[in-house]
This record gives sequence, C-alpha cells and structure tokens, in this order.
Amino acid sequence: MEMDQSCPGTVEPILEILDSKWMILLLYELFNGNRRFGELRRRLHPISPKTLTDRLRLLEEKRLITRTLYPGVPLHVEYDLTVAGQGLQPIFAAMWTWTQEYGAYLRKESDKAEEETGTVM
Amino acid sequence: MEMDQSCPGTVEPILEILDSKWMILLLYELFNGNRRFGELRRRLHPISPKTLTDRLRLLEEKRLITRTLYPGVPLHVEYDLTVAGQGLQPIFAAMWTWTQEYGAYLRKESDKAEEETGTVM
DNA sequence: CTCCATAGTTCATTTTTTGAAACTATTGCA
DNA sequence: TGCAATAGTTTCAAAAAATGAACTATGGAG
Repeated sequence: MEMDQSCPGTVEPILEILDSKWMILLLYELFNGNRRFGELRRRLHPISPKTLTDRLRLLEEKRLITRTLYPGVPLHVEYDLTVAGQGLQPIFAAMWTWTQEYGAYLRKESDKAEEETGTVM
Repeated sequence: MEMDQSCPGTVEPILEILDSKWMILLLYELFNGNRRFGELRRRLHPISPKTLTDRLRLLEEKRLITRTLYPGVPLHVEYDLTVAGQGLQPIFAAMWTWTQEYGAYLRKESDKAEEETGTVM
C-alpha cells in the first residue's frame, strides 16, 4: 500500500472529518438516503440540533455534501453526498471488513471484569 | 460493500480507537517499525508522555499491540502490532487512496478567505 | 394575526480530552 | 551510595467538544 516513504499525516484530513462524535453514524444515514434535517435528527437521537448542524456544516464546508433548500410549506432542506462524499465508501468498507475479521477479538468491558477476577488469565 | 441492512454503528468500535489525537500518527510509526517508548515520543514530539501512555494502553487493551519488557540496563520496552493491529492497514490504505483522489478537492482555510472576498464564487 | 411544521440558532453548562511539570521505578555500574 | 538512562505515573489546569433548553425564522392555512 506504500505509505512508507512519504506521508506521515497524509491521511489526517479525513480523520478531522470522521473523528468527531456522530459523524460516522451521520454518514451512514446519508449513505442510506436519509437526507433531511429532522429525519437525521430523529434517527440519530439524542443528538442535539446544534451538534447535528455543526456536523452538517463541516461536511458541507469540506464539500462532501451539498445543502439544498426547498421553499414551500413547510420548507425543507436536503443534504446529498457529493462524488467526494460517496468516495468515502471504500473507507467504511475497509472498516467493516476489519470489524468482521477482528471485531470479535476486541476486548470488551466485560472482559476486563473477567481478567480482574482471574476468570480468564 | 453491503452495510445497508444490518449495521448502523457496526464500524464505530474502530473509530473509538482511531479518533483520538495522535493515534493515526502513532499507528503510522508502529507500522513503520518504531516500537520503543522514547523513540515514539521523539518522533511524535511534542506529544506528552501521559498522552503517549494513554494511547499505547488503549491499543494494548484493544489488543492491537503487545507490550514487551526487556529487563537490563537500561531496561526497555517494545510495542508490536498484533495480527489485528496489522489488519488495520487496509483502512489506512483506503484513506490514503481517498486522499489521492479527493484530497485536493477538500476546502482549505485559504479557500474560505477567497470566497469571503468574492474572488471565487 | 395566530398556528403549525420545518429547520435551524444561541447561550450557559457539563463532559471529555489534552497538556505541562514534577515526580517514581528499575537496573547495574563506578 | 549515588548516578545515568529508560519508561513511565501523578496531579492539576487548560482547552475543546458536546449537551440541553429555549428561542428565531419562514410561509401558507385558517
């Protein structure tokens, strides 16, 4: 994969996007076609509207989504992934694959208890 | 990639690992064979020893690295990626690919200034 | 001219994360 | 005994992120 010579930190710009709370789940909803503010808010409950707005604005600023206002009664807004946004899918796919292969291997809270009481080690 | 039916949040456990400050760069160093505390500390300067310890302990707890103490003078410690840790590489690769394809498209700070002054839009 | 529904914003507060500085622990050599 | 080198830990403060509650804006129906 060749990240060896050149790029400490090359990959960080994406992490600045992905690594805030709710962002992964938000992108998941967008990938699945949930595009309206209220709908996203309900599905991500109990996210606060401020946080949801912050995330959407960041995605918009980074041009991973577009925001379209439809006037009318009631007015509504749709958020759509751009090509760059859709291009994130392989990253999610890789995470998903990793989770399939190794996720069960991750230590859970329950394991710690076991270890402390000597049940496992 | 099929994350459609089943898995809102399936992928989050990884993010809990990747999304703290320094973690990406730390894993980068580990992938490249830098394994000792002092070495990591120097390469990630100005990381604080507390934060470096926190990150290493998290990776250890999640069983993505092992910690081996070598007694002697001076004593030293080595951190090595487990198979599960090495298995993260495709995720980094996907991020790297995305960055190649779309990274230049990400809005930078400088672009904002342009937009505000009307140079671009 | 008030109401409903959507889509937010504002502000004070809490929670979480990060950091800096100073201190501890281990080992063997001089 | 004291020192040098590694690898941390501890404590407290600072900074960043997230939250909750209440408020604003829009526009047509009644």
